[in-house]
Amino acid sequence: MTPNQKILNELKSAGFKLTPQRRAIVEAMVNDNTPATPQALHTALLEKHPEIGLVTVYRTLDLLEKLGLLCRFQPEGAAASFKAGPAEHHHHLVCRGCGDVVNFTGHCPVELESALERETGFRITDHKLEFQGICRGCQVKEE
Amino acid sequence: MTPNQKILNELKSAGFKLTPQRRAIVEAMVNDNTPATPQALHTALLEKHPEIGLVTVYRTLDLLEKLGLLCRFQPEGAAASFKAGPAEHHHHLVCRGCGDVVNFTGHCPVELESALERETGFRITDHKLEFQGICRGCQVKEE
DNA sequence: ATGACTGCAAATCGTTTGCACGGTA
DNA sequence: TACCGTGCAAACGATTTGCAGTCAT
Repeated sequence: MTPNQKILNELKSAGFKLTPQRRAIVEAMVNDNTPATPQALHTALLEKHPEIGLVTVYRTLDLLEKLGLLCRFQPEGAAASFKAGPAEHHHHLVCRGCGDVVNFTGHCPVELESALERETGFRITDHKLEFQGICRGCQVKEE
Repeated sequence: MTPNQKILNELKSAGFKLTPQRRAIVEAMVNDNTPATPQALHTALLEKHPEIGLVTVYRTLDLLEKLGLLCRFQPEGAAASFKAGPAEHHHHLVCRGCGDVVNFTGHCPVELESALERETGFRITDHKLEFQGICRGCQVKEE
């Protein structure tokens, strides 16, 4: 089963309808492993599916995210972007050059979390860890 | 010298004019150690300074931030908020109840940073670390 | 057939900008 | 007196919502 079909199955078994628009969006997301904004995705989709609306892209991406079928990356002061892949807990490594976002798992700051709970009285429920830098490809372009 | 005067001096020596609006905004920021949005700050200021414009609040906060005299906290999908205090590198502890943001310094994930550089080829330049939870005060209210 | 889904337009929210006036240095 | 700073209104970009028509099941 292709990842494409897998997502469509999850959609169907969660009780949602498989419309041509949803199929097209899922296909586009699976075929591109870099983060895409709703705008960019919509523009790309227009070539093959001229009748798809930007709002539908927003709604479908939100839906897929809620089902845990893709994950959202929200930069400060810019449009959110989405990337295919299961939404387990992870952290981000963001390239300032091309905007690509690499996920990595593990390395959670658990000891720091306990220390902070002791020092501040907070009950800590979650955390975010993000690194910014320049990916190998963009380092070459810089020179 | 009060913290209030200290900021005003920095403004003046950086070549900016000390207008009544800037004085009012600085005073309000210094007197409140919880993060405030431009909107909220503007509303609060209107009681004593009916002629101040929201745009001026935005511009003044931006200016103070650029001078490193206060720091901005940008939550996802919500208005930015500002808090008095010098803008040294730090991390955040955010209360989901009252929205307060506690800063803490140190504990930077430097080893993880080097490990990631080795594994991914990124040149890492910065990072963000943020914990979410419930502060002591809000835990009591919950019960 | 019926309710979910879609597309359009319009509304919303936070923030920024153009411009003419007013006040600080 | 020069500009810098202000206020207003309007523009802006991302996202959401109301609504009437359409389509998957």
